[in-house]
Amino acid sequence: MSDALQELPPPALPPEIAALLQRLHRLAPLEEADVAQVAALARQAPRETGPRQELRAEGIRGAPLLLLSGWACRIRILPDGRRQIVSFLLPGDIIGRQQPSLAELCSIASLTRLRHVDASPLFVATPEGGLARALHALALQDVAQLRDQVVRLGRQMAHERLASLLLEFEARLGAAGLAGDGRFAMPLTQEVLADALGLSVVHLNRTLQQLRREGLIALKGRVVTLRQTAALRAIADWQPPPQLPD
Amino acid sequence: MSDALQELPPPALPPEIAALLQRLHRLAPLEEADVAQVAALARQAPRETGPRQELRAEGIRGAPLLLLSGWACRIRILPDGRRQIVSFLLPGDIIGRQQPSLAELCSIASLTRLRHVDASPLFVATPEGGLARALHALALQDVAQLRDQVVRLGRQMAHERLASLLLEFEARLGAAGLAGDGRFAMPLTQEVLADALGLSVVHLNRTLQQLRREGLIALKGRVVTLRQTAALRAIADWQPPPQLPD
DNA sequence: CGGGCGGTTGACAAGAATCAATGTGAGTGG
DNA sequence: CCACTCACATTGATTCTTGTCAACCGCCCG
Repeated sequence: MSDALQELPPPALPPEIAALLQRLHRLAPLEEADVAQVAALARQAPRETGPRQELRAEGIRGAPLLLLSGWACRIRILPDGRRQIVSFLLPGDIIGRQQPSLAELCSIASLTRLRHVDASPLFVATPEGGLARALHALALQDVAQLRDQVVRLGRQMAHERLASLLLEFEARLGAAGLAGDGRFAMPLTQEVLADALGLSVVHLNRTLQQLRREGLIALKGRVVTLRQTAALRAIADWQPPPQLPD
Repeated sequence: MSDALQELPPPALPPEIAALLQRLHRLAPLEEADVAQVAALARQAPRETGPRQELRAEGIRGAPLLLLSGWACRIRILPDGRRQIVSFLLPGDIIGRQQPSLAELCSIASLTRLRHVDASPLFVATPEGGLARALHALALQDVAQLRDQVVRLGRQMAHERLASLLLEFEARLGAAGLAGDGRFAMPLTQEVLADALGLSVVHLNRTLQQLRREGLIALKGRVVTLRQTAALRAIADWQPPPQLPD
């Protein structure tokens, strides 16, 4: 990949940046200047972080990052070792957009190897542009996902929680161009899933098997296939986040 | 209350607005123009809403409101009737600041009689002022509270959840000038508390009694007294949100 | 080959839900 | 003033979902 090619926004953009552009454009129409601002991220050499690293300790702020590949999470650990994964950070997501006001009890940890670039160029002084609106909509999606997580943990059974989370993964990865037709790679151990869903590993394992036995999902290696999306949605009372068409 | 007096921001401000000013000022220093902008809210005649009303149906947007008195909540109801209260809205909070992008599965409902004014004057075109920073910090607090809720529901026992929520109430009401010394009014039925904590009413009742029996809290009428704040904090792994001093 | 991690399984315990009944207190109408 | 009602709180008995403990398997990798 030569630098010369990447000077031109539309052609020869790395797929991750192109997917981000698509996604932002669907949230709020971007103008040319906005597109250029996003495309400029492609000029950065991606940085890498190994798996199981703490990206942000509790209450530490840093520059926002655009996650190009790999999965991360916000996690909180109780004094006796219980762990709760609060939210997942997937490729195409922006990490640490909103700096923790002062002390934030959650830390951010990588679950796999990550590739990321500095996202702060997106946030420089665009009071009312399409980009600002799109980034704001992105933040609202994050909050909506948090609310879904609350409902899952508060009032749903184990199999409903799992179905709901898998549907969320499929939708989010689909928006980033990493899932289609109900299939996606999920590089998580069952322990991580359990910590996200508020279940024990053992029970999560049995719940996974239940969904498989019922033909609702399939699981080969780390690839998930949602076999009956409609049934899963009914179980989880989940619906995809609305988007502008095309 | 004559209108003439309320023209002057600093003196004769209704206590609710004064408390909001205090709270915002602690989040980010306000300048005179900011103070005036907030104080202008006092010129509105408060509107009222009865208890158990739906303020915002799912996915409907409206003007942001400043809640002067009364309690409300964001709630999601599953098809089979299970209900989860996602977050509480307390006096001094701003409701519906971030309009739901399109469809929002949560609706907002009043739990008591409410008094509120239109808060949209706060959001007019202040790109980089102290008020904008303070309002942003307020939004971050909301998200932090959502994360706490996730941890409660995902990884804490019933008595830990309850302790955590009561501590949050005390802190938030304290910031609004409605709690001091661990005492505050909590106009909620046990059913509402149960729906917030992901518990059954029966179990919540027993959990309340457990905390009372252990001398950690007291409950007379609808007034809660936190008798051993330190112990409660240890149980709930809860700590107050950091603020600028004074 | 050994070791460890992740996944799977069974037996059992425990937290929490459900069902059902009773208590209590504030209104309300006769 | 007193039954009556209604909403809310409380209690006991029982069921069920989920957690815990422990063992075992399969597999990758040094």
